[in-house]
Amino acid sequence: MRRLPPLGSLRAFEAAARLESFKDAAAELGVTPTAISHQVRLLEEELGTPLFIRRTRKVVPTASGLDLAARLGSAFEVMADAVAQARPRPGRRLATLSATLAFSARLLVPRAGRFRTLHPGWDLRLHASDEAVDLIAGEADAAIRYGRGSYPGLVSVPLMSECFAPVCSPRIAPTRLEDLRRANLIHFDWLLARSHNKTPSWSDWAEKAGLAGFDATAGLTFTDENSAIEAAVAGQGVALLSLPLLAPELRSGVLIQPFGPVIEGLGFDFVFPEGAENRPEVATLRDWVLGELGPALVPSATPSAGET
Amino acid sequence: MRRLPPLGSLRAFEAAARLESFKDAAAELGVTPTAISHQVRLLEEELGTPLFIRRTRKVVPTASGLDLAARLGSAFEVMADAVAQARPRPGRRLATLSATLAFSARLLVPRAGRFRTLHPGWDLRLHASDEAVDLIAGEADAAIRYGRGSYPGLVSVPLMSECFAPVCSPRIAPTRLEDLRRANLIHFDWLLARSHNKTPSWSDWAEKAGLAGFDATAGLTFTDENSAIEAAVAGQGVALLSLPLLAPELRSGVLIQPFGPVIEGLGFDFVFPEGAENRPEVATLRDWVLGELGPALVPSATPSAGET
DNA sequence: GCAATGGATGAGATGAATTCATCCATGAGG
DNA sequence: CCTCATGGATGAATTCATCTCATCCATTGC
Repeated sequence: MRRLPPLGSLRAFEAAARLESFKDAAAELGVTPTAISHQVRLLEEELGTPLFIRRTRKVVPTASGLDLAARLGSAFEVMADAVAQARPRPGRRLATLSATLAFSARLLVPRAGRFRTLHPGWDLRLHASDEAVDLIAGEADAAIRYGRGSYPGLVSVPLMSECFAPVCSPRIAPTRLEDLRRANLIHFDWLLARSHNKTPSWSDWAEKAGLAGFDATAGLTFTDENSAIEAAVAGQGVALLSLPLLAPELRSGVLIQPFGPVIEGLGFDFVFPEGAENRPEVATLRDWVLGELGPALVPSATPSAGET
Repeated sequence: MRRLPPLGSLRAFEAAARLESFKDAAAELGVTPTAISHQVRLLEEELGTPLFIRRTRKVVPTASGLDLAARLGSAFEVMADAVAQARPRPGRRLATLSATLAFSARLLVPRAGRFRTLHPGWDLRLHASDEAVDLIAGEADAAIRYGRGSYPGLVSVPLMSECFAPVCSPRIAPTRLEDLRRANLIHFDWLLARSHNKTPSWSDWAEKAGLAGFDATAGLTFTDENSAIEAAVAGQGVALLSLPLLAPELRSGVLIQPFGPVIEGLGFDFVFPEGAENRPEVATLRDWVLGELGPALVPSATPSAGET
């Protein structure tokens, strides 16, 4: 548990240190200078160290005080921003969409600009987390889920199907299947991140590819999909990754899919609570997401080089 | 001025959201669950938006609540760290040294490890700021100042003299003085950062080098010395920079000094308040700084390549 | 169906934070 | 050199925000 001095004394101190004046700090906080003086003394006693050198007509922070004030200042800054964000802005509506970290970073963030033009007057909050939020409880208005497409209590609209294939930087591209035996493999620990859904591993893939005696264990392992992607782009090895999520990289050529086979995964669905179909938040998000990522709008899986 | 809800309600809310339970939050903060309930309600009214969906036996944050709680959580984290830092640790002593951003980053931080071995039991605080602190008031125990070496009320011990010369990445090294006419110049806006001391500019240098009709205005300008150094390392051009501060880069060869002349600057001094010579903080810092950076311990200015 | 759990609510108690009245030190102005 | 104005310190009094208490309610597990 966190041990903190009275918060009021921290705020009083921060203002006093920033303004180098109890009087001004008092004005800023709307109290009398006496209050600041008491609060600062309280904090100094609590911490057991002086925070100010008292000089006539002004007050100078000590080394510790200077440091503390700077850090507290940024903490209050963060708080003020957070609170301002949480406070509903009149005339603006907010829609919250939840998705996994990778999906959000890869497919939603790059399209967020379109949301603004599509729905002026609306603000978009992307809640990127690999833990599923409780849509029925209202933790978000809608979400993008990976799975079989049936979620109790939720309506799901299919978006795209997931598929996995080997990808790597063109700089290190193996040209034949056999080359893979000597390649560095990049593993993404799917299981951890996406709960119970089955994970396509390199051994699954080797089996499908008919590669006998393939050592599918060596290499780098990541628990964060974005890191695995970055490693692949950096030429650290060959990764077995989601093709839909890599559309931009495959299109620009920083990653290529040297050969098959492709493993079919489950699907991505746009989901929202039953009975919420007419809520404006849901309609707005649905509009945007289906318009941007609906079926056939994301390049499907076709090998970009090589045989088989 | 920052407008914030009562801080207590923010803390209560953050704990409740993190633990998804008013009861647990109450236990963490050492109050009754009722208190949390009241504080959260207060905050919700103040913000004008619900932060929790109340369900039986637990309480689930809304989308806004989730977001707010995460931000508040990190703000409290920062505060707790700051306070823990400010609280004097028994048996440990703290010495605070102030220096400019660039001096600190270039010459002090890399040598901070030695401080620990030299003075076990002491903690070092480096206060890096381009604004001079008030040593007499006690804002720091000692400082490193750039100037003529005489500071009223302070004792100064000369450390090294400053000098400036053209430096650049070996990849783009001009070999003759004349090449400089076509080179990209990197300017560092000394005046802004180091108060009233005179600034060695490219035109000062051109004059000393006897380059007539030299256009000393083109190029990149930085107000932060470290950025200027980074730009030079990145091969963005030729910079007129401090040689003592670039000792590591010059030694490793990522930067070279293609030719002279060298402009002599003022000096760096280790300074502390008069009468403080026997304070243990001052003695400790003096010991370290003079041992590491005393005269002749930093490579002096010698061209590393090329002619005059 | 009943007890246990966890939260909501309103009134009242408590004590932390603010103010008031006063004092002190310094520096500016005459 | 004296006086005044400024800004902070201090302790007692007071206010008001926060907490607790007593009670109630809804849900869930047995």
